[in-house]
Amino acid sequence: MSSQITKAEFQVMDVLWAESPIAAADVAERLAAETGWSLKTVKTLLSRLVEKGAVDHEPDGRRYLYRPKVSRDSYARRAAKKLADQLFGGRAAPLVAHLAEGDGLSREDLEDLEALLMELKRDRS
Amino acid sequence: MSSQITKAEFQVMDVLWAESPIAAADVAERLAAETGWSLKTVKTLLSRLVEKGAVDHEPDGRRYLYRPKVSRDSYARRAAKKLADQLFGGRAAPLVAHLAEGDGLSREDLEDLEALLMELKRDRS
DNA sequence: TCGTCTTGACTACATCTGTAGTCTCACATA
DNA sequence: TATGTGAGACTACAGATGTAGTCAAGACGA
Repeated sequence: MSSQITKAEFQVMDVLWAESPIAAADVAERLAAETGWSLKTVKTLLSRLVEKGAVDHEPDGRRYLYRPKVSRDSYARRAAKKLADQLFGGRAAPLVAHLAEGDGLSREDLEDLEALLMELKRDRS
Repeated sequence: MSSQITKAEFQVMDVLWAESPIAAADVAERLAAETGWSLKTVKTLLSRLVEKGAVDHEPDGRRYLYRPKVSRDSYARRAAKKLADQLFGGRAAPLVAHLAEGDGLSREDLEDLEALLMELKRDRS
């Protein structure tokens, strides 16, 4: 159901996706260098994520351990689809084309894409 | 230098990208069916877009005509790059892979992508 | 046992967004 | 000439978001 995950919340999710279950204090520690957020801020964001149903928390003594309920993959898939829908009428090719024009694609990317395409064609045929 | 364009503002931009220069009343008319927004709402959104530097306005009698300053293409490119950076470490292949998994790619998409890849490889070599 | 530390719960507050409303003024018109 | 109309300017206001602060209670060392 999920109201949108915001930018700040996403950074918290990224920590949870890397390591979980994890306590609020540890999340804050992981984010401190990058964001400068206080523990309070991180706790607020975690609470909001729990409210939104994106994160679960289980008691561990007198604190909570947090764990993502949404996988990074499924979040990524939804986000990619949304972008493609909004900007390119749902078509992936123009999206890739745009990445390419902006020098967003390395030679390695191209090779990966080629391999991926062959695989997809095999699967669909 | 562009604070972000929001969802509502994006819908206004989409009208400007389709037709410009255009007066506020005409933008509102194009959006009315889809959104139900009042003229007031559309004018507010246009003003905010002007403030944000995403749209220019030139006087036309005692009204303004609005025109996008950012092209749809460059906006799309930035958005695609941002998504790729944020979710896939800047790599395009996983992004496409995710679209594919979610049934976001039709056979036609695959063919387009293949053609695009060949073109890109030629250009880079 | 007593302060201290840490934790979650609740509260705060400025800004941004979505969605309008009011004010003022030039112009057309009676 | 008085007035209604439509345009932009300015204002409003609730909900979301970013970023904390305060409070009460359990754990724990002195």
